[in-house]
Amino acid sequence: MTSVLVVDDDSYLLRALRITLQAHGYDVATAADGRSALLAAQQHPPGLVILDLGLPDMDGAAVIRKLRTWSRVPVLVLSARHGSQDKVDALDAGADDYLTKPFGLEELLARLRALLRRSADTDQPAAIMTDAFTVDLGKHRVTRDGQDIRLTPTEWKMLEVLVRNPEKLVTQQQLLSEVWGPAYAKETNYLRVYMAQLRRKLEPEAATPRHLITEAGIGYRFQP
Amino acid sequence: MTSVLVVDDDSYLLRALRITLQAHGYDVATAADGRSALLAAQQHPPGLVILDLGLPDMDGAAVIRKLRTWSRVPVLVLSARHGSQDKVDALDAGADDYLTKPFGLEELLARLRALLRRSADTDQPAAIMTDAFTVDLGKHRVTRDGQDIRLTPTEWKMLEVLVRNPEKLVTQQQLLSEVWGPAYAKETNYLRVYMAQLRRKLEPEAATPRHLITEAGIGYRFQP
DNA sequence: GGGGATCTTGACGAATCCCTGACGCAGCGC
DNA sequence: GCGCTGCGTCAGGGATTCGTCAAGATCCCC
Repeated sequence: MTSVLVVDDDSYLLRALRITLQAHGYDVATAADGRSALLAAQQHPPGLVILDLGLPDMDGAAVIRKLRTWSRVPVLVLSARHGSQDKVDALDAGADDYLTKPFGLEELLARLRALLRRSADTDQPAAIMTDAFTVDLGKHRVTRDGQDIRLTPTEWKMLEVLVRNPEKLVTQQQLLSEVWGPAYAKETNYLRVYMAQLRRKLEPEAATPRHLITEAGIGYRFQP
Repeated sequence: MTSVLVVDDDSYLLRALRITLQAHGYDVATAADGRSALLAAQQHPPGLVILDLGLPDMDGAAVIRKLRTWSRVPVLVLSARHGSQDKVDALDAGADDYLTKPFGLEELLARLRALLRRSADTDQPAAIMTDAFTVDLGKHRVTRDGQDIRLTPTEWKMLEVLVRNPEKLVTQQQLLSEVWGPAYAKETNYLRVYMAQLRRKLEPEAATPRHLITEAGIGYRFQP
């Protein structure tokens, strides 16, 4: 879920944006002035910032410049001012888009999607690490001591399901139906065979697994 | 010098934009309809596209979608229409910004700078190098030991898809649908044939590839 | 229309992977 | 102690998949 930081001193607009954005599946944080906005962005780095220029404590462009000293998060500026110079200032300070009030919510959402699409190119999907091996879901790759580990398609699928649910218990039925299909829900044999292969390839001591843990009678669990 | 492709059927506006952009140090190419715009973008890939929606031959959103099938160049849309739906359509088709006429030149230039600044982050270096060969995506050229390597169109497309996703695993379906089209998702034969040709032309030892790596049962990976 | 490059298609060993059954072991209830 | 269940291990046969080659089919430029 993408997190959006909305910065505006108009509490009414703030609430309206929060509701709309949450309804569209975004995770929303808010701030009412420049100082708290910068603080919030630092403590919980958002995936995107919506920034009103008319803040009580700081100039909008100054907020952007401050933010840009350490973050490249996409910034969409809102403003009541139509003046061309305001737009130029904000954009050159580091903003990515500029929308003048009043604006349509549909347009705001579309511009948001465009910005996020762009930034998704650079954002690396985080790799999950343990002290023994690293799983990079984006690159579809597993490394151990810097060395690539060759996994067969089935091994990978199984590892993927487990890694996507870190620390959570994945039932045997869930694993079987996600890897082999719903029709194989009874073939718990498969799990034992492939789990053993995974452990041989990934665990330092396959006999005493520390990251690929079996919960007897129920399923398996991935421990980062 | 950044090159900008301006697409507009209004020859007056086209000339005005050309003069303004050139005065600001951009290298300008122009096109008057969708078909020639796509052709121009393919033959001389620009660093940015300014696209008027009101083209005589194609729907604007369609032009963007076509372009997006093989290019991620930033697209700034111009339009006389203020309707929110037009903006949403264009942005969701893959545009990065939308400006309604009449617009201030200063604002256009500022938005242009913002887009170029953003794309500078993602732009891959013009040439991707390995210790065996070099791929220049912009110039559409592959060299090895300083010598140009002749690739057939299909070979190039396949190499391009792989090189655009360095280190990432590209699935067979992804490769097939990007090179041959979605209807060919089953023809894994093609991949084997062309991958062999690529390796013969690019790998020092085609028998033990180090840069064009196959992941059995899943796909292929380019290793810089 | 001719000739060359390029793209499809089929076939073949070789390598790899998936499934299967058998066996031993540990934990548990009786 | 004994049977039962669930788990880990192993090895081999059958099925896929891969790399390779070569023969048409097709396209395109002259």
